[in-house]
Formats: sequence, C-alpha cells, structure tokens
Amino acid sequence: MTQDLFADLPEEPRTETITDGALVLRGFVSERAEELLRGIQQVTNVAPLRKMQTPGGHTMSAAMSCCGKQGWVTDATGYRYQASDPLSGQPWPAMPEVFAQVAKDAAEAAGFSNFEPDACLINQYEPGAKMGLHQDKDELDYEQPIVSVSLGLSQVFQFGGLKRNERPVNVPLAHGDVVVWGGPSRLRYHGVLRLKAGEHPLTGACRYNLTFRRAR
DNA sequence: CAGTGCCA
DNA sequence: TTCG
Repeated sequence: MTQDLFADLPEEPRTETITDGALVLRGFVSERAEELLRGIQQVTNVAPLRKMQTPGGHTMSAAMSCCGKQGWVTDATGYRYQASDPLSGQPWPAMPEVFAQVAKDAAEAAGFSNFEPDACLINQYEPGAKMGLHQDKDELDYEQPIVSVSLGLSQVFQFGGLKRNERPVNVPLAHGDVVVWGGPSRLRYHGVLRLKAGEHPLTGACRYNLTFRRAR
C-alpha cells in the first residue's frame, strides 16, 4: 500500500505577495494555458503582432497586439488607447471569452472584485526582448487593477516603486503565473529583463504576456 | 512634455 | 550597472 507522505504537509503556497496590493498567483492559469494560446492565435491572425515605435523614435523589442474594446498603441504621436488597430483601421478583435474569465478570476483571487477589462495587450517576447521600467498610467480609473498573465518561457519581472529611482524587486515568472497589482501598488514602475533563449513545449522560443486593463 | 528606450 |  502506498503512503501519501505529503498528505499532512501544508499545501505549497500558490500566492506570493510582492508588495501591498501586488500578488503573484503561481500556476493560476496552468490548466487554461492552451486555451489562452489558441486565443492569442485567433487574435493575432486578425491583428498581427507588430513592434511599435516609441514617441522617441525607437522600436520596441516586444511585438504587440491587442484585443477588446480598447487597444494600447504607441507611435511618434505618443501612447494612447484606441478602439481600432492602426494597421487595419478595423476595431480590435473581441476579447476571447477565456481571456475575460481568467482576468476576472485572477483579480477576484487577489481581492479585486468585479474586474471587467476593456483592453488586453498581448506582448510577445523573443530572446533578447525586454520592457524597460514604466508605469501603466494611460488608464482612466486607477481603482481598477492590472492583471498580467505569463505563458511560455520564463522571464524576470521587475516590480519597483512609485518613483523610477526606487530599486525594483526581481520576480521570475513562469508559464501559468499571473501577477495582479492595484490599490497602493497600481502605479508602481515595472518591466521585464531581457528574455533568455530557451524552448517551451507550448510556445517554442518565446514568452507571451497578456496584460488586462480597464482603460476607460 | 516625453515616453515601456536610450545614453553617459 | 545605475541614472535621469
């Protein structure tokens, strides 16, 4: 007869606090990952991933697309949310059902009830791609949290302070992890370090990040 | 106003 | 590597 040696041990903590109002939900979407990846495929078939230009005239290293009522874009004009894809002039693809559900569930698990995102930014990181420290501040209502889903290769997330000069903490994020931040942490600087080369059985040589926001 | 990039 |  086999004994369950772990039966009496406390369950592995699945939730980690980064700061007040910022949590990592480890493996929160593991079982819905393939469905999420199919959603990414559907969206990017219509609104292709593209590397956008910063207002300063530089090309971002992460390729981006969007779905939902609003999409985040950057070009020479600046950062903004807009309802249409500048590549096609068409509305962004609708947010797949599973996207909205995952975002709501994760926000709820982190203590933010009734989160209804109207924007989902899809970031694709290939080896060498990164995202410098920045604040998400193009949204109207800072009472609404940010929900960030990691799929594929692991990448180091940096979570800093309300000022750029505060040293960020490094948080390695793996496939299936979700980060939720809001409240006093809503405007904290954050970013990701360069992606290291690797292979993931579901995504190959890249990482996807879904960032859910209430833009309006 | 620039800017999730870049330089010193 | 940290800084603005």
